[in-house]
Amino acid sequence: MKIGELAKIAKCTVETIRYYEKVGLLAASSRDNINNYRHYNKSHLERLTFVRHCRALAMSHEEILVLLQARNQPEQKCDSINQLIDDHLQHVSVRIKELQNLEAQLLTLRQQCQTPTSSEHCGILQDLELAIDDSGNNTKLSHVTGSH
Amino acid sequence: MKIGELAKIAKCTVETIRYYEKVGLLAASSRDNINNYRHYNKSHLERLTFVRHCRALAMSHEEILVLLQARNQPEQKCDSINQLIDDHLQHVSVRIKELQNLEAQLLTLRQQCQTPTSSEHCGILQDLELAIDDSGNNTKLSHVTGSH
DNA sequence: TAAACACCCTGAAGCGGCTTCAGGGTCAAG
DNA sequence: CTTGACCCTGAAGCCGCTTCAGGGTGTTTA
Repeated sequence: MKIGELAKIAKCTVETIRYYEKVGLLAASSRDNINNYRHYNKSHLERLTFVRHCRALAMSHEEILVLLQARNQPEQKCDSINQLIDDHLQHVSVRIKELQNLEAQLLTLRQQCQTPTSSEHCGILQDLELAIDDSGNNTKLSHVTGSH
Repeated sequence: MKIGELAKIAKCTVETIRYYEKVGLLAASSRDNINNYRHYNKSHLERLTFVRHCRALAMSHEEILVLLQARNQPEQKCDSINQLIDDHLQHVSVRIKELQNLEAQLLTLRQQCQTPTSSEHCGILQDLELAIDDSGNNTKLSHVTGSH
């Protein structure tokens, strides 16, 4: 099948597929001799599905490469896979907690201005001027990212 | 004060300050005639604190610019500020829900392999091969991002 | 048969919010 | 006069794509 068809089945864009090939998440496909179009088969689809599935779980390319490698070495033990998923779960739950903190702070902030007034006296702006004392808590958000 | 001192007080790096100046979150400071070093005063510090505070709340530069503008027009009504915070809160809570979904899926996945075996029979890898049927739910993560 | 349109190709640049690097200049202390 | 802490600039790198510029191919329709 051609790239457009693969993209449709895998529910991603043609560009994403070409990108995955470039960065090695997908093996380079065979090419049509005449027009140089890429041609894919079932195993490409399976691998792409695997990758997309991992991405839907917010795994990084690095993490996915580890899983792909494990997939290619069926005789090995799968402890490392479990470890990877556990670590990833850890990332996600840390991120959730951070965002919940953020949400609480934002709610507090929002309550500083219940009755809209002039910016000059807006409690929100006033609050943002002052540093909240989270001394040492150098609020860096961790690495499970999102896209728009 | 010089940039290093400002960075220390504002708890960010020197590079971040220079970057903020470049993208317009911070006004360009005055410079020392002799050595071209940047020189900051209290109002720079206040503005930087404001910006860092907004960033700690995961606001985008675009959002922060809106707030900075409001800060500079004290006579205007602050409805737009409230709206911005409300919208931002909305982003954050959407993101939290997405991540909680993710967490649930990862937990389910993790349970496919309670007793480590060979990769060949690892339930996790097997599950990742199959597309979870979230038909149409084209799991894109929304835009409140995090860093490492 | 030609034009229109859908699909394919490549390489480079853009996104956000920084961080890092390369390659320098400045300044105070010993 | 050298060491080391600080300052400067501009460009590139990070991630996971998306978008753009500029073109070729292949099928359908007027």
